[in-house]
Amino acid sequence: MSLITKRVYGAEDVLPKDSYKWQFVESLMRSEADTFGFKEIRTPVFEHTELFRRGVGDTTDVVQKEMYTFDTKGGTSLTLRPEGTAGAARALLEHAIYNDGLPVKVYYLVSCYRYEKKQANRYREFHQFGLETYGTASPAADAEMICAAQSIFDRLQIGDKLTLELNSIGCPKCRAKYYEALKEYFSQYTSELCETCLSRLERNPMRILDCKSPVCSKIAEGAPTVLDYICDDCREHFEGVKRLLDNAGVKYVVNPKIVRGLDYYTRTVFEFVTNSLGAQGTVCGGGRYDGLIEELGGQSLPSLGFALGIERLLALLDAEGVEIPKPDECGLYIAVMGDSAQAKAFDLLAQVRSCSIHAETDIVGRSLRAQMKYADKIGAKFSLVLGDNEIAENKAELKNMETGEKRKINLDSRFADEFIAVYCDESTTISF
RNA sequence: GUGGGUAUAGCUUAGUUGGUUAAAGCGCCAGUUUGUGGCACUGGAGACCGUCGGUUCGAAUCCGACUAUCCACCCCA
Repeated sequence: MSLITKRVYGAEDVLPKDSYKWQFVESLMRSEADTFGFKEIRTPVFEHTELFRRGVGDTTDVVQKEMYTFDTKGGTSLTLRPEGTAGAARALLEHAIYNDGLPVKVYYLVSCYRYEKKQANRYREFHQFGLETYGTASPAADAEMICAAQSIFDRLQIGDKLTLELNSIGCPKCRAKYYEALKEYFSQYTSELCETCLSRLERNPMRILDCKSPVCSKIAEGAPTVLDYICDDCREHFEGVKRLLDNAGVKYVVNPKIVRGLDYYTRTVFEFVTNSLGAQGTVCGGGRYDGLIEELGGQSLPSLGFALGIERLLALLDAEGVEIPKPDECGLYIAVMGDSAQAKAFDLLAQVRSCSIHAETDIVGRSLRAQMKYADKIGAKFSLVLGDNEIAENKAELKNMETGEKRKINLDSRFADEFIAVYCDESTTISF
């Protein structure tokens, strides 16, 4: 296949037959964010490269090898956003949104870009929905964040198909102590650990906990747990989050091995995971990042958020057999014979469409029979044949395509009213 | 970046030990006499058999390389 008819590696098209699924989950997530008091923020796809280096973290894989970075003609280094938080945080600082009153609660729905090998449910261009809360250190904010995510999954009927895994990785102070303990522990096994884990030993020993190699994970089983090392403040915070989730009836499992790959996380981290999506089981991930705003040059502003992968969410809905309601099919198809009929059809359609009903006529120039076949194919609920006779009489036969029943209908200004009366009476619409 | 699988029409596939114009189903388009869809029937469009090279009288079929794609490692949503 030639280059110009081939999409770029790792990018996906959303085809007309599927776009309603995206629209459905997008609008559901927006409305859920609204009910929790989050307002949308839209930021550019690209940012100064330095923002991500500082925000996401220089040592992360995302920054080190997955960014789409390029120079402008003026020589500025820009990067396509690999995630949504950094841009939102930048806008918060640039516009001093925190002066509008705390907390600041925003949501975003964006495309993100990471230069990775493509895999099932992992793409180079992917879409994230995320929530962010800035300016509160209270466990209540953590609980609200998690409840919002849970609520979205519940509304999509997959709330019980995902496992919420929860952990606290502490603040920088207690984490330093934990790192020391981990290094000490894993140093005993340097001859057995895999190559990548050996390199992780110095840089980020927590990652070893996450290694899928049987040898490493066996060794990791005996490793010290974060929760034994976090300080009293962090422990109290974590207990507070759990208490609130218990009260709210949100189920979770504490998994001390959850390690998030972005440097900005502190204290609470969580993931909603499934095992029905192959290797990429994390549908939603997030946590607290109390140091992020300060890292970007602002005042200290404790914050938190999560991001939800839309491709993965849709894949999960599909895997779990959740049916997304299809958009309304054609309500009325007008078959036409001749030029004056076509002109008349345009008038009638305008009346019906002004009532937000999907209505169509022939724009191909097909025979009557072919027009009827087409009406059937697109699932038209009613059809109408318009020819010289109908125009002369100013009346036509409205046909119910399901039952085949016909009834006379006026073609004057009463048309839309009469049609809608019949339409509402005879057609059934399914609601989710 | 490292492995493994796969590559025939828009989709799903058939193609016998290498042998003439590469099949089928679905889908698409048109038609089955004069103004009415679903069913059925008829016809049509649509494939340089992923690409390049090699073996051979002859390659969709055998060999090699490349490319694409899928899955996994890694990473993460």
